[in-house]
Amino acid sequence: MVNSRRTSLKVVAAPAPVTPSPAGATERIVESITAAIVERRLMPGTKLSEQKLGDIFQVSRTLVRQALNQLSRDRLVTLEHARGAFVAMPSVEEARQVFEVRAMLESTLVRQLCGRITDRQIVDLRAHLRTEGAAVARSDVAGRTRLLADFHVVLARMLGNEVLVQLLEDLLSRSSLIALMYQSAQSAEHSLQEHVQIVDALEKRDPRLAAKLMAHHVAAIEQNLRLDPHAIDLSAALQPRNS
Amino acid sequence: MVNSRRTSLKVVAAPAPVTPSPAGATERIVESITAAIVERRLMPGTKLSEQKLGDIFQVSRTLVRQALNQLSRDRLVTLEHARGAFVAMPSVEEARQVFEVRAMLESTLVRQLCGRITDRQIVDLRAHLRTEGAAVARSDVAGRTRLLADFHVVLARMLGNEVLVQLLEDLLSRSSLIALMYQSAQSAEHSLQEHVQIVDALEKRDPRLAAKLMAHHVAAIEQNLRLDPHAIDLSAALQPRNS
DNA sequence: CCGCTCCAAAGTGTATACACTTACGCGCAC
DNA sequence: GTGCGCGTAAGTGTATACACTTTGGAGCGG
Repeated sequence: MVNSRRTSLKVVAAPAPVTPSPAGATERIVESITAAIVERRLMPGTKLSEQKLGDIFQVSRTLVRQALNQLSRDRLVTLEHARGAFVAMPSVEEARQVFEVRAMLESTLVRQLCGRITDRQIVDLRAHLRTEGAAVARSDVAGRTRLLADFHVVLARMLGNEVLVQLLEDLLSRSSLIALMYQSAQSAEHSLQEHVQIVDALEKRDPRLAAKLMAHHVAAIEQNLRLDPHAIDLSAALQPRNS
Repeated sequence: MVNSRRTSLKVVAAPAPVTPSPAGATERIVESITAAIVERRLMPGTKLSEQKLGDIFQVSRTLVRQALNQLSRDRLVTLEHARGAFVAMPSVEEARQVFEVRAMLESTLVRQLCGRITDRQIVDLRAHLRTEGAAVARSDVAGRTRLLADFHVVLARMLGNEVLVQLLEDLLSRSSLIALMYQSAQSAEHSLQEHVQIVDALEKRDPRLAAKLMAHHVAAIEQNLRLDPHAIDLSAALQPRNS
């Protein structure tokens, strides 16, 4: 940050655009796999072979391993010693906990946001809701999944807290994976309606109502999953390991 | 390793205790460095040379790099491209955000805990407070720092939510680093008193009071730091990069 | 026919080698 | 004497090599 270089002139640093590709090679792999999981192109339990990924991304196993390590910390993949990396299969208990934390964080988030939100931000939220509605209307599954999750990130970003944003992004990625595993009737329209109600509460600057609605919204998402004890093993058993 | 090729017995899986060392080699390095940072044996801005760490831990750069990558995701170290890894120097803004998230999470935490906490857990908390008090009394700086942070983790664990526990552990590590950078008069006794008050509120099962006390407690920790704009550059400038 | 044992292929875990970037010091011009 | 430029050393970024674990199947015995 503090560029206290003592070169009086002579701009040494080449104006590299933004370290084009060699620097972000690992990050590119992480984002590709993350997107693939969130967009349901990779099923839970799928084995992620280092060599195959290396061939796909045209890099060596070294970078693939770095990427898998990062994904492991995001809890999107599970590393089994000397056996390999697999797309994670969150347990029912983990799913419950993720949504509990989300409810804690996000209800407080909107409560605090009521005191700081600007009219301009309300307008932006309305615009976002319209985008969500469009994706839902045209049955764009991948798009609406992303946008419905984005809504929550947008709220966090409006608090101006990057730490919170990144925390929430992690939780939302995990939520996507959980939804993928235990999904039943994912009523996107219902989620959208609740988003509208939340924005309404924000516009009215009603902290209690906004927090309550958000808590219910997160709970509703969780309730829509098939987290019944017997359904678990079934779902898990039907996703052994296909590559 | 022992080549137990011709095992006449049926012992299929060797009952290795807990994968003694080869498996957790990277993790061991991560925890060592984390402990070193939290215990103030590594100052912010210190360069972490891969070769030096490799020599110290008797492993190759490969494992050191894995460890540094993990630490980077925990925001405890900063990776600068082609320049190396350094103990992170959280900005004032980041510090503010970390404490804001902590306040959000932890006040809700104790509020919810009031409804579920058992008498036995109250007893355990009292015991923890006594341990904290002992460390404070004998001026055990490293010990009291760890125990004062542990208190918050213990509360999270009582909710039975591992996801929350790990989230909070990350935030507390970052808080330790922040405290190390911007520390002024670290009044451990004051923190201890507030911990006692929080446990009192929990014992009374008063959600509002507990949440309020926790919010104030986290705010108090933040207030005790020197986060004044002018002090920053001074503090940062005085920690250039020493190895 | 079913089971166990053992071996080979595949894949991961770690170390090492090589390419490239950065940083520092020496020399040279002014 | 001061400041710029270049060469060399140090260190990171990536790829490759090697050792060990796991796993599937062939062969053998019951």
